[in-house]
Amino acid sequence: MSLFLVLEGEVRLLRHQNDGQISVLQRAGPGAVLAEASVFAERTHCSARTTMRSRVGIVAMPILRQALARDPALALAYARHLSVEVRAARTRAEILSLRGVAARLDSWLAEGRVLPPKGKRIGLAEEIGVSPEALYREIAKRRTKSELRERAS
Amino acid sequence: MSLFLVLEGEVRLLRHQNDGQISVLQRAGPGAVLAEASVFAERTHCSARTTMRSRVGIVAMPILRQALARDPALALAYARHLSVEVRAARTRAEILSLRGVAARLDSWLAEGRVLPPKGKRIGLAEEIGVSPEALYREIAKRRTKSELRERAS
DNA sequence: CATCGGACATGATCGGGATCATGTTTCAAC
DNA sequence: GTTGAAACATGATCCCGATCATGTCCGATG
Repeated sequence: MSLFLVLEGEVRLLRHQNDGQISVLQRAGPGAVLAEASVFAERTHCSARTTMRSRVGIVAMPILRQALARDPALALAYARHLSVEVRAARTRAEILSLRGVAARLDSWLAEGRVLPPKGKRIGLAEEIGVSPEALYREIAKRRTKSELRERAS
Repeated sequence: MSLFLVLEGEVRLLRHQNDGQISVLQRAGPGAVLAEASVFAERTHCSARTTMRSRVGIVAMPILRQALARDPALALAYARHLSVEVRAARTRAEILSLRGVAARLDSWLAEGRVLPPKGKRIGLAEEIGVSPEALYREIAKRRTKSELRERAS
């Protein structure tokens, strides 16, 4: 049981359903922390997996727990970090509970985020829980719409 | 800006999209804490709303922040709480990213949870992001299946 | 440059679930 | 017991998005 710091690449936290299904609990990109939520857990049934060549830092849980108990400032900083993660996860759940690709994309963009460049859109499709094709179509729809608006000017 | 402790009833944390859409960020039942994720945020664009008669405790954010900075044990406990919330939110997002009512219900039940009694199923439908009708049908399907299994014995 | 793989793009088809409609059960309040 | 509201239940319809298929574009590699 360890904590992982993703330095380069991408690592995913996976859960193995007892029926064999695997699902993604967390995707951690560069600078992100993986499995923070497991620091206080005694047992976990999760595993991690890289999706590309990656560099990661590893911190053993017991050491981290000691450090948290000893260093109040660290504990506070850690709580702040978890706070951010809670918000992020809730926001994602909120988006996933919307119906329709358009609504999900809107909601995703409403976080002040920008449409990823070509090459990174499949990741977005996964994040908002739609098929890549559906996302491409929605983007194409918006492209033509904004072109129509331009023409009108 | 305050933290709410739900003693009775249910309170929901809502987000107001700038296009007028409202979505649920968190549903807090008895014993739960509402808006923990906002403790470290300077600004939030969320509001809370009760869905039934409720009793809630209120803690002003500045006071909580002071207490967290002063009391290391509290900070640690708070981190532990946030840890649980992160896991819960991620699990929900994971469920919502599954396709099909059956898969979502399976996944929800796989957490060691039990099908709620009649009267509480609409809440479950909301949580796993399906219409009540779809959930009723899925439950009915399983009922008939288990009846068939019984008859065979 | 040729090749090759992966993402982008778009058409065609199909199914699952949202939605509407209608009826039944349940339970609380009077 | 009666009434009324909300949840449970199930049928019918329809639409959106998953999926399959096909093709183009682009960047990396030899």
